[in-house]
Amino acid sequence: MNYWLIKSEPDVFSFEQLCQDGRTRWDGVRNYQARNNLRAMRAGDLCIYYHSNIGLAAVGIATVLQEYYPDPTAESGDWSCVDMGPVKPLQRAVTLAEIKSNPELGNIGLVRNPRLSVMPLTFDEFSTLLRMSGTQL
DNA sequence: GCCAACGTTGGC
DNA sequence: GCCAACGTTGGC
Repeated sequence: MNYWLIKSEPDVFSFEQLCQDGRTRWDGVRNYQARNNLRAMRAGDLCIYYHSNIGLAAVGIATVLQEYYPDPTAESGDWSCVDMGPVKPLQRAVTLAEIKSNPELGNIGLVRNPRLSVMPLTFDEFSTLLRMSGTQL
């Protein structure tokens, strides 16, 4: 089991939308590091869903339904996508400010490289985020 | 292979 | 809307 943090702008595709749809293709990633992270995802892996630009907070938990396959939205290049499904919303959103102020989360990509859209979390980091949100799986 | 220029992302 | 940080591109 691996843990991840995925980012989305909520006015493009929000966690609420994912809950409504039940499943979505996580496509459009055009960054090699993020792509490689997508390819390392395994079915059943858990993802913290973070809202960038608007909200600036972790809001939910998603899971990998389908491991990587070629991204049909890519007109050229070697890109991949996965299918995601909702698990549950966080009991309480964890803001970027809270994340940044927690030393246990000082090493996550969100803090170290704010522009990476798909990044791994350690189990400890994942657990810390769940605890801060008051959420149990 | 280096580096300047440019485009994109995302927080503020 | 601005700007800093990062990644990519392309000329040399």
